[in-house]
Amino acid sequence: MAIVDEVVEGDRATLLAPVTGSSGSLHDEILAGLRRYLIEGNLPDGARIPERLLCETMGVSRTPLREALKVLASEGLVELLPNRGARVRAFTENDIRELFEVMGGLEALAGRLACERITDAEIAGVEQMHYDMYASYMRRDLPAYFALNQKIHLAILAAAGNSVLTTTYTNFSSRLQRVRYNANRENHKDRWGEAMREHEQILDALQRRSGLELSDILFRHLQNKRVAALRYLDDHPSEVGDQGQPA
Amino acid sequence: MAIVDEVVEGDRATLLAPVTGSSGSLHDEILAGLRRYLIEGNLPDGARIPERLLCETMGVSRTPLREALKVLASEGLVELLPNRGARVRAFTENDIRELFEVMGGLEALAGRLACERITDAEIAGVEQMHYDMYASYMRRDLPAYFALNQKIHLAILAAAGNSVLTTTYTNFSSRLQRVRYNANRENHKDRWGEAMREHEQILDALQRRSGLELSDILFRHLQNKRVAALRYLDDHPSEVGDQGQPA
DNA sequence: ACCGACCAAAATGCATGCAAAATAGCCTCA
DNA sequence: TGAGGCTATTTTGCATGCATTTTGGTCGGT
Repeated sequence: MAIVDEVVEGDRATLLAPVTGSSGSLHDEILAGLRRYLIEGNLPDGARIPERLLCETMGVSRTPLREALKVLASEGLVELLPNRGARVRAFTENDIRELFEVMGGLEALAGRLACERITDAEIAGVEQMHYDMYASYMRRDLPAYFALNQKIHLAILAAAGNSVLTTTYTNFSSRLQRVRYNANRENHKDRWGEAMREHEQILDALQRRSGLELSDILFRHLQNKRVAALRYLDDHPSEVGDQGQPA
Repeated sequence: MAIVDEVVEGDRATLLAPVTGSSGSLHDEILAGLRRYLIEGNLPDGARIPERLLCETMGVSRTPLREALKVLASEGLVELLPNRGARVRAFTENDIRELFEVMGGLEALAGRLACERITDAEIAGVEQMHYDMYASYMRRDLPAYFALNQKIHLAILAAAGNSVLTTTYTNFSSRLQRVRYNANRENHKDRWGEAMREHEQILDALQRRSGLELSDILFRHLQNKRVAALRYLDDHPSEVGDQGQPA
């Protein structure tokens, strides 16, 4: 029942480490630690987060912890019920749709800006990653494929040269990460060939620096990911948690 | 020197009201009040925000106030220097460019989604606002023009049917509001005819429900606004505050 | 046995207190 | 006169304490 006992997947689960106190303010360390802990999906949707327990686990007092919770609430990772404490935010299907749509809009923007600013060397880098990713695809090496996939998207994001965009994108990406961890693995296989073809188009538009095209492809790419993710959630309704009221 | 004395424009300035205590948590009221106060541009860029003073002004203790400041920092409205308190965040020209770019991306997304979901009745509403706005343009009634302009953009945003998008857009819009308050007024006159023509295209694409076109027009519309705003800031460098270190 | 009221235990919201860091003022000295 | 260092004051960061609200459990009534 305690937070540290909720660890489910042994492998990726990282304990909610006590704050080191080595550097920076307590508030920042708590914020970063809690955020990482939540993003990694160590707590099921809707789980209560009692202050007292967290205080003991992290070895700090309630004041900085409460500050961190307010920030996490404003980031959309937890929700605060008045006089009733913090809960892990549970995303509905509609929330997930909205998040994917916004992520798609941000990727589209990144693609558009990247086409205006990317250097030939950076394009060459993306090409290299793309071919490596294709090789992973042919090898059916899903983990390598995922890693390169993410690197490509991040490279486009970086080439856009907009730190506000990067921050915002990362923020939304975090919210989806808990869903993605579960949805990506199995599900993507159905869509793998399709996704690979979309990435061919992404590279092509980027090479021609066609911002409008790249923008549109990236947006549709994300929408397809959304459909895949939601289909997975429908088939495996338990995995994201949401152990709401048991019948 | 005190915050309540920094009120500059008499007209739009709203005093930082003491918290009523009528409803909701102190934290939320403080957060909303401070945010509004900052958005309205009542404090110059870079101004220090001493906790003690704010506490006395709003009649609360430091704990909920500090919570609100952390949230405002995560929203990008203030910046917190370790052990040195909170300052009103000063936006560089690069920050403003990035904000306009992201806003443009979000508007483009809103346009795209709106084209998929908007009803005929909603389109009719936008048409009406558009013609009213055109009338304001012909009358050279700038305030009415601005009000309708904003209503149109908000109507498209609402028609997109994505609350995450709405929240995010509103957040960025807040950050720019301080800049916009100053930049819009005079500067827009140069661009007025051009902006009006862009709005003709916006309405046209919306009527044809051409998501790609609307998306592109809205993005360029925002980029043109950015150029105009930055040009204004170059000509009137003092108005946004930034009374950093006096030479 | 089920439902609601009542009471104890715990949790939240906020205020206050204390130590550490930063700032400002002052004095000394070149 | 101006620069540098020392001290007093202020300010921040965090911990703790208290009042209020919620929660869990028990008891009495139907």
